[in-house]
Amino acid sequence: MTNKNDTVLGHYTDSIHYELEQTSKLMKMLGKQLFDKLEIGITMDEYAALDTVSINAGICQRDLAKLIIKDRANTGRILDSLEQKGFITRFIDTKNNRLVKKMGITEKGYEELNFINNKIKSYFENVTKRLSDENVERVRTTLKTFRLELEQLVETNI
Amino acid sequence: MTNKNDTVLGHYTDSIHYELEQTSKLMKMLGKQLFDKLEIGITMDEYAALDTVSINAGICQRDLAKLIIKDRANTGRILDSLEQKGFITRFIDTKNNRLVKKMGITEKGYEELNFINNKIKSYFENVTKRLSDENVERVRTTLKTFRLELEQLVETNI
DNA sequence: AAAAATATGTTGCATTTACAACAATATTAT
DNA sequence: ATAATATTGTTGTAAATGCAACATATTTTT
Repeated sequence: MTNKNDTVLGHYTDSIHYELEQTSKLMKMLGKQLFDKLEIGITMDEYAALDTVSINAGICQRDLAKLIIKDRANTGRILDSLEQKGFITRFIDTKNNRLVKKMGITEKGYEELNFINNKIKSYFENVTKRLSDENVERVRTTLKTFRLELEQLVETNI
Repeated sequence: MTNKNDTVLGHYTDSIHYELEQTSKLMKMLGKQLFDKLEIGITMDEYAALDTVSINAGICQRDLAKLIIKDRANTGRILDSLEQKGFITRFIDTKNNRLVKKMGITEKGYEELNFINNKIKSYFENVTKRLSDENVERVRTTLKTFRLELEQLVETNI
């Protein structure tokens, strides 16, 4: 059974959209399974936030939300959890004359981050071992261009 | 403030994992906003399932679930919705001597699919216009290799 | 100066998603 | 033959996510 659009338009499973969504979904699953198996005490989202804070000392919540592309509500919740575990500290400050909540990673947070990085390193290397470094890097940079284009088009509302 | 891992390990926002996740997230947002704006009566997930069924006539639910990487429960719910709208038909059949629910797209389903494809085509072309066709294709094929690798490592449980 | 708009963060709720348990049937093992 | 295991799909529930409304403070407009 066919119809004329089979030739005119590509199909979902052949699109870059499909590959992106499925690959990202699998990557997320793998991460979760890894964190469970290695009994890492924080979630992937918390890890991503912690790592991002570690290289953006003094960042405010909204700017962090933009970096990890989560809404302000959930970014706040992730930070609550990280703060409660003692991995970050938050403090009130100003940015452009406005009160904001800034944050920084704690010594304990660094230790946790290093601990996790050492644990997961070999596992994640295994994931890309069939791809050449050049391929990984090329995909990453092309995706980045793609992402920046998308950021222009999408109303993120963060 | 630095620590020794800054040089030893890459950071989340520099990783291919990050680019994948964020790009895919933005792509999903854009799709949703587009479907809302164009007043398309089904969700992106339903569209993806419908398109996939259209080129896999007689596929059973679990196999479809594997293609769209959703669990059986939610795949069933998506199909309930598509069936209720008259875009697919479902029928009991056997696969390896086991009773399965197979499905096919209806004439109405084809019309809807063509209608949607025509509506969204120009919008999605706009998304990748800054990237060369070769780049898009290269990323797609590399992602596919990557995805197939991930499928070996991840326990999908579908 | 008053009003409207903007920026930031939080709270509450509705929707989505993930996951485990179940039902029904078929295959394999004991 | 009986029991254990596997396949497929559905149901129910807990967790995650998204989104709108709110609170507070500041800037811009009228």
